[in-house]
Amino acid sequence: MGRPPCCEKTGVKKGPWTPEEDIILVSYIQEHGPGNWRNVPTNTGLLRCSKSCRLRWTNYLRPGIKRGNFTEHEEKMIIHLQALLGNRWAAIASYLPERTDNDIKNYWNTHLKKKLNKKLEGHDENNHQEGKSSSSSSSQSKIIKGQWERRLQTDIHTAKQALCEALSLDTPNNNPTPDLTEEQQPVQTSTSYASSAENIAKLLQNWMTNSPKSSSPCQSSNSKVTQMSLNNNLSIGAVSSSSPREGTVNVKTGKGFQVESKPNLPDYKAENGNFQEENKQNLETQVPLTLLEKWLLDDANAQTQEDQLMGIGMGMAMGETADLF
DNA sequence: AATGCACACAACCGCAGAGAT
DNA sequence: GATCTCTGCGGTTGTGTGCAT
Repeated sequence: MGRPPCCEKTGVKKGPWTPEEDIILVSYIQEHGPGNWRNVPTNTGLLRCSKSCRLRWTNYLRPGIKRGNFTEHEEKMIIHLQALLGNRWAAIASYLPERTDNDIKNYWNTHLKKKLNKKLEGHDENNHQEGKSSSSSSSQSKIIKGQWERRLQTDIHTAKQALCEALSLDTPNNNPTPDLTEEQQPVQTSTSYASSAENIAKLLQNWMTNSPKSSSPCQSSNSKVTQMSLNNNLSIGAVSSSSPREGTVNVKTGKGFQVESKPNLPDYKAENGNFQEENKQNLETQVPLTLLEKWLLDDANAQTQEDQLMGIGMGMAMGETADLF
C-alpha cells in the first residue's frame, strides 16, 4: 500500500517563505490553531505543501522561539545531550525549549561537530607525540575504541555530573541569555502567548499599513532580512509559560485544539484551546527532564541504564566531550 | 570589480510512529 | 487486524552571504 504524498507535487511553491506567506499562515493559525496541516494550504490559499506550512510554523513562526547565537551554556548542554542521546534532535530540543530541533541540528552540524573534531584531532596528535608505540592509524583507532569502552564506564558518571550541573544551572525561565542585548533577550512573561499574540497583531497591522508595495514576492537578501525581523517580532514575549495548562488536549498528538478555536481573527488574546503545540512543548520538556534528572540521580539504576545508553550515542565518546571543557 | 569558495541556515524529502476508521 | 491519514523526526540539499584571491 503506497503512501500518498502529503500534497500535490504540482503547483506547490518551494523555497524561502515570503513575509506575505508568513502573515497568511500566522493569521490562519491565530484563527484555527496549529494543526490540520493538510487543510492549511487549501484554506489559506498558500501554494505550499502542508508539511512546509507545519515546518515553517514550528521552526520559525511559533511563539517562544529564541533565535540568534547559542550561549556557551546551551552549547554545553547540546554537546552533553548529544553524547547521551545521540542525534535525537527533538529529544535534545526538549531540554532547550526555546530552540528548535532544526536549529540545534544545524548548530551541531555547522559548529559543534567541527569543534569536537578539532578537539579529537588534537587528542590524536598528542597521542602521536606522547606515545610512539601507536605506529598506524588503525591500531590507534583500536586503542581509541578500547579506551572509549573503558572510559565510558568511568566517564559516564562524569557526564552525568556535568549534565546535572548544566541542568541545574539552566532552567529555561531563570536564565536570560548573557550574550544577548536586552533587545535580543526574549521577554519573559507569565502570559505566555498573549503578549506574543499582541505582537503578531501589531505586526499584522504594521505590515498591512506600511508595506502595501511589498506585496510582491521579495526574494534574496531583502527577503531574508524581513523574515528575520518578522521572526523576531513574533517571538518577542513568547517564552514558555510558567506552567503547563491543564486541559483535555491529547498531549501526545496535540490534537483537539480546534475545539476552542475562535472564529474572529482580530481577537489575538490567547485562547486556551489555541497553540497547544506550545503547551505540548512545555509538557514534553517537563516530562523528559524529570526522567532524565531521575536517571541522572538514580545511581541504583545506573548499570541498567548505562546498558541502555550503550545503544545510543555510540558515535561520541563521552570522555571526549567531557574533555572539551 | 569580478570570481570562486566556504560557511550558515532555511527548507525539503522520505521514513516511521500513532491514532482513526 | 488492515488500511488510511496525519504528524514528527532526522538526514540532506539548496541558496544566500561573506570573505579571500
